[in-house]
Amino acid sequence: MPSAPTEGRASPKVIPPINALARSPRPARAGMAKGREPASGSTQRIVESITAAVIGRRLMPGTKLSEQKIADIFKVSRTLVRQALNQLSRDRLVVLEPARGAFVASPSVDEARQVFEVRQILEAALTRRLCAVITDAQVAELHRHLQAERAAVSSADVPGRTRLLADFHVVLAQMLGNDVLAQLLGDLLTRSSLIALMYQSSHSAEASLAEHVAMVDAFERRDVKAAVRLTLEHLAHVERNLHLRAHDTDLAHVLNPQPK
Amino acid sequence: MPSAPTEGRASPKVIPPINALARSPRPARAGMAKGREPASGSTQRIVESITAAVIGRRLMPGTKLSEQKIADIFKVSRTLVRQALNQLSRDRLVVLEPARGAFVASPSVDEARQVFEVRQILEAALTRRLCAVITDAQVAELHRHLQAERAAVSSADVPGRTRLLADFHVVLAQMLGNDVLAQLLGDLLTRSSLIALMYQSSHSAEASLAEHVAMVDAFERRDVKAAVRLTLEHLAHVERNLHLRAHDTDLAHVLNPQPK
DNA sequence: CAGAATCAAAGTGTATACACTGCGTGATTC
DNA sequence: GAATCACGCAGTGTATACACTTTGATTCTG
Repeated sequence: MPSAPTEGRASPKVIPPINALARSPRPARAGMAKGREPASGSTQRIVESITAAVIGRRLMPGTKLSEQKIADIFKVSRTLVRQALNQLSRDRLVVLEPARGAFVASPSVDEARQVFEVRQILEAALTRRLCAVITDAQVAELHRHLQAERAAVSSADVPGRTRLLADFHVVLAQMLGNDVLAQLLGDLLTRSSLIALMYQSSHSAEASLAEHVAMVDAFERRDVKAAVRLTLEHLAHVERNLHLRAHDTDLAHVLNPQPK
Repeated sequence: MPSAPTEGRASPKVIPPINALARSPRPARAGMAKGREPASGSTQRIVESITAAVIGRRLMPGTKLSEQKIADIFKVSRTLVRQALNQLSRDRLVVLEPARGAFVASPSVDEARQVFEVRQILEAALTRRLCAVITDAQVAELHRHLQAERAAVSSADVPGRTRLLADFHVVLAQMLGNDVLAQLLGDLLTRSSLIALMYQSSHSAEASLAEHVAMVDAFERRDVKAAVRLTLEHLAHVERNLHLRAHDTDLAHVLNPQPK
């Protein structure tokens, strides 16, 4: 198997020590892990490719994901593609319609609101707890992450900066040392990315970056109240800048363009 | 049948036969009415059976889940079994070791603590928010749920009462109208059940029920502070009554005391 | 006799084949 | 001529077949 373990993810520019997402494919047993992960590595590759394509706006919501086509593209059988689609459906990035096929998910307005509500809950608590235990070294790491974000925001690499801006939140979770929380938040952030592109978020990357900077500042001062407030404000800003209106899925509205 | 009567192999530990889950307590009933997901119903049936078997203590952590045996039991091919095992692995109820097979998960002490920490975060916020919007009808529904819990606690139906006691928390989430939160909490509760049985929870069902009653009381009085306090105390009690120490059946962690 | 290499059995990982369902197209009937 | 039914195509759902990895036992060697 010539499957490259380094994965052909295109990140030609800054490659910070930040991990991609809080998604370890395998906890890795003791010892024997030595750059070898042929098992389900192909499936994982497909999952990550489709995920990247979705949040990179190359696959729009509603797009049909034909098993055979994907299988041909990745040069594998439908078996692995089905595994990948099942996994993606579990992550709510894809919806599986019985006997009809897989489609890129189209999160409803309600779902969007719910995702952000849960993020508010989790991230407020995360900020509160992290502020009490964060070390100077971790603050320094956050500064490095902000530096990477600045570089990404300057560039025109939209998918890259989206991912990096989202990673900021996952990094916070990982600093708390709670992998369960980090995983949960990672999933929610992926869904948030899909929601953001679907509802044409107008929240600029610069604004997000500025708010991240303010948050790190609060962390550095160990100002719990300010950190929590900034966290909630940041999420509120992001959500408010979504155009949370009934989307094209409202058939009556689309087919009846004339106002009542 | 000529191949391996299962007893012939080395069985170092007490491993209950997989046949225990041959009969599922609930053979595919709900869900059909809505006509929502008749497809992959077989896979879902397997998932639910194994889930019920795990939290029902018929399948202990570390038990190997052989694909072919499960396939024979459910009279399906390995394909569907693999789908089910994949799904269960995403729910962290089973772990998939590459080229070795699937095993019932053995949550570590750290993972247990993390799960409970996230539950504290989510459920405290849930209680706080629900207290502000709960209706009298919903309070009445909670009372009905408590009644069902009382009946279950009285009976000797351990799996049933475990499920019902956990359902209490999911019902709260559903009352908030946030399906995303409800789903997340549901997953965490399933993991909590596995953790509870693995670490020999000594928290009696009666105590949980009593604490649920107190919580509903606070909800009825719309006493936010008391409700949140009771929620956190409830979770703390449950966690404190776990025997969170390295388990004997745990993997080489005992033999490899050095972390990392 | 102990230890290491080898081989066979069992089981997982992937691919392929087959069956069935939904959907579009075209022919038949009223 | 329009509606309905029949048929065929495309694609998913499931089963089976095959290859490779792991593992336990046997045998060969020091």
